[in-house]
Amino acid sequence: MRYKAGLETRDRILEATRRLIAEAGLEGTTIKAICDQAEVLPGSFYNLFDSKEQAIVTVVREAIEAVDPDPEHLGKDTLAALVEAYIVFITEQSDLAGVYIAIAVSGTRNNPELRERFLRHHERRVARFAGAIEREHPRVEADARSRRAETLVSALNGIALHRVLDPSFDVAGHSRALLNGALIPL
Amino acid sequence: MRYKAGLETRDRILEATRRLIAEAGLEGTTIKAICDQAEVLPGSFYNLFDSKEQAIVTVVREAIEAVDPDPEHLGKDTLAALVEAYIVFITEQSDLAGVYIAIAVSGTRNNPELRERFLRHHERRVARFAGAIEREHPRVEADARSRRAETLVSALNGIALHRVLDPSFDVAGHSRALLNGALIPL
DNA sequence: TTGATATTTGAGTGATAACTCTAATTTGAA
DNA sequence: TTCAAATTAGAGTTATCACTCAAATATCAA
Repeated sequence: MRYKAGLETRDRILEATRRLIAEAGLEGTTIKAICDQAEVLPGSFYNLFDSKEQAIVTVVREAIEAVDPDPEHLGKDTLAALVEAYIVFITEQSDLAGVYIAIAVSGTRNNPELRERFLRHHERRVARFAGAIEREHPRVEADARSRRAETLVSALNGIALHRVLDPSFDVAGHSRALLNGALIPL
Repeated sequence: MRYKAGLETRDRILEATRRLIAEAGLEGTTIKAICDQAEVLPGSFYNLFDSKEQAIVTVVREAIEAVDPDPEHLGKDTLAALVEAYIVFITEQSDLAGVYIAIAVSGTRNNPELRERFLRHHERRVARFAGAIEREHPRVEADARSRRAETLVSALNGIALHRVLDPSFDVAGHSRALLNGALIPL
């Protein structure tokens, strides 16, 4: 992969893989489907990737990184900014968001490496949320911060999950609602 | 399927299907895997089911029904009771819960019938939650009730989703936290 | 322009998917 | 006990899966 043509082919393959996982799930992501979508023959695919797995892992890594953007800002986020970043991710990078959810559910079951990667990511993510809570509410105990962060991150993922089923689902509204206490006892 | 033997075989097949979808996802749920698990040969499987699809849909229907138990109690639930019922479902019927989440994400993408079924179920479920809110807080507007119910149901699904990844996840605690306002601005 | 190497072509491999079929066996109502 | 029908056995079919390979072609540094 030292010529321009190879890089372009690689990009087309990854784009196709992204789209396919998001739209058809891991089940529907076959070599044939990827190659058709990318307008590439199997030989070219295997010239650039060792296996289907490798292409999938590459895309999954992208997705995981995209969920937590702006890493140099770590340690300075507000909770609201983290939720807004998540809303942007879900609504504006919907292919990667689809990959993220597909992997969270089905991808980690038969693939220990993917599972580990995802769980590590989740922990980092919860810690980042907990950090924001700490900065905004320093008097809350560390335990409570973590638990609250964990509840929030899981709940946000639930909202993303529902968008997979119903693309018209108001991700932004429901996400902000969570943050703004829409679930407080009335 | 008029002899006892046939009924027992059918049960074993459905149990195997349930376990497989929950543990290995739809991808891992092959005829061979089902037959091995159920100790049945393909000929027997196809004597009792028209297709693999049929066995899966049967199990999915079970799962969807199990999420909303006690239907004759509809119209009398409290929000807390609905959340507790959901906690019981996730923690005590974990195979069906696994089926539920697997289908919510991957099952509905290539199967319009399953998708419709799931979305109808989701609507009923949101309406049931909204009904409970109405009874407990009659002065909240209908719109707000629905939105709140929708946020809550999605958030609860997010918690269930995370349990698929991490079986030690405290589903009960986080679910109750949602209900009790753990996410209110501090 | 040359030529070593990257890339593409596309038929082909073995494994496994869902599913079928016929013959053998088991069941239980009469 | 009999026997028609239900069930099981298990090899076989067709399609598709991930992946390979040798030959043809395109690329770009020198």
